[in-house]
Amino acid sequence: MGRSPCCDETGLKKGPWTAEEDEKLINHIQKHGHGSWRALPKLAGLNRCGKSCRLRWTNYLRPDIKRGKFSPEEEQTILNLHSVLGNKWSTIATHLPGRTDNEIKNFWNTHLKKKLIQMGFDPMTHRPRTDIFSSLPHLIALANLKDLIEQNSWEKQAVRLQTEAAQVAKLQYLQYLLQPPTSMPSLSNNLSPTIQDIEAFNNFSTTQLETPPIPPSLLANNTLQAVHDSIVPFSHLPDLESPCNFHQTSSMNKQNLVLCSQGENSPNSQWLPSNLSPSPPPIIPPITEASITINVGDACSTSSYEGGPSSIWPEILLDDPLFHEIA
DNA sequence: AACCCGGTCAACCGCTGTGAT
DNA sequence: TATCACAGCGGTTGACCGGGT
Repeated sequence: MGRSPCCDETGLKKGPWTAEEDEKLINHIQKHGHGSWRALPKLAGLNRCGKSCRLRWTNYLRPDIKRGKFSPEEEQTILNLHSVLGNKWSTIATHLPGRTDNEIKNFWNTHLKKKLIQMGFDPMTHRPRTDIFSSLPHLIALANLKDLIEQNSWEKQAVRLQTEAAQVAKLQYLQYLLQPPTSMPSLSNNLSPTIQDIEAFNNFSTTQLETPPIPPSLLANNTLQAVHDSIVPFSHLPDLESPCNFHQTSSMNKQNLVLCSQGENSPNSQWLPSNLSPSPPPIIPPITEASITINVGDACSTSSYEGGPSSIWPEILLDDPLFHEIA
């Protein structure tokens, strides 16, 4: 049996506080401290419950409260802390002097959460949403791609697919930015995209086919492990010394896509949903062992290319822990 | 001018954790 | 150990406001 709420008592005022009530509360706390919140209203001459008084004081009247817009630094702090702590608003508030948990919670719900969702991130996990392809209208069109491929020319489809690939690459770029280090990260390691990242994302035109540059850290280690769960923009493949390795991209992790290439190092490579391909798509030139790749976490790739020996898959990929996790 | 709609945020509600008895 | 009182937390609500039609 729970206790009855303190505000159940009849006659106690609810709703917005008046200036007069604020003044009474401030005066009382400045003179006597808040003491027992339950006892405070009577002592202060307020017709409110203690809980309402405490909330009014801690969320609004406290002298050390900072009001006004959140700075980019505060915004970044909230993003970082939320990626680690989740909805622990009071804990997050302890890292933002002058900000209340209520204020941070409101800011999250009205700004940051929406921003992440619009970018295709799960606001709870801070990772790309696994249902991204059903949630983004422009990618819903992929569901009808098979019919379109049968009806239209390859050239038209190539344009469409490359556009989709550009969209995907954008998402992947941010996915890369989200990747935490394998060791337990410190908060300064940017568990979430930075404000600059978000701005860069927004500035990256959805129509251009060129993908963002590969981060130098990845270029320095062009192995599968190095690009694991990262972005390997297709347009950069020809520029790499060992492009084969980068064909083994795992960047479409868990999104049920198979990366197909028209030929080794081909800059005209395309993205295709694996569910369109019970066998290699007929409209695509024969896929060589060197150019085919299965994305880490792709749950259905094995059957997508039935008849294809699993040995064509890069050994390193099969050894990937994440692959085994899905398999 | 009137209405609608979405965003914002202060305030409330219900639950949990904790300390006292 | 069980119970109670209280503070605090997080989710939700609803009043208010500004922009659009």
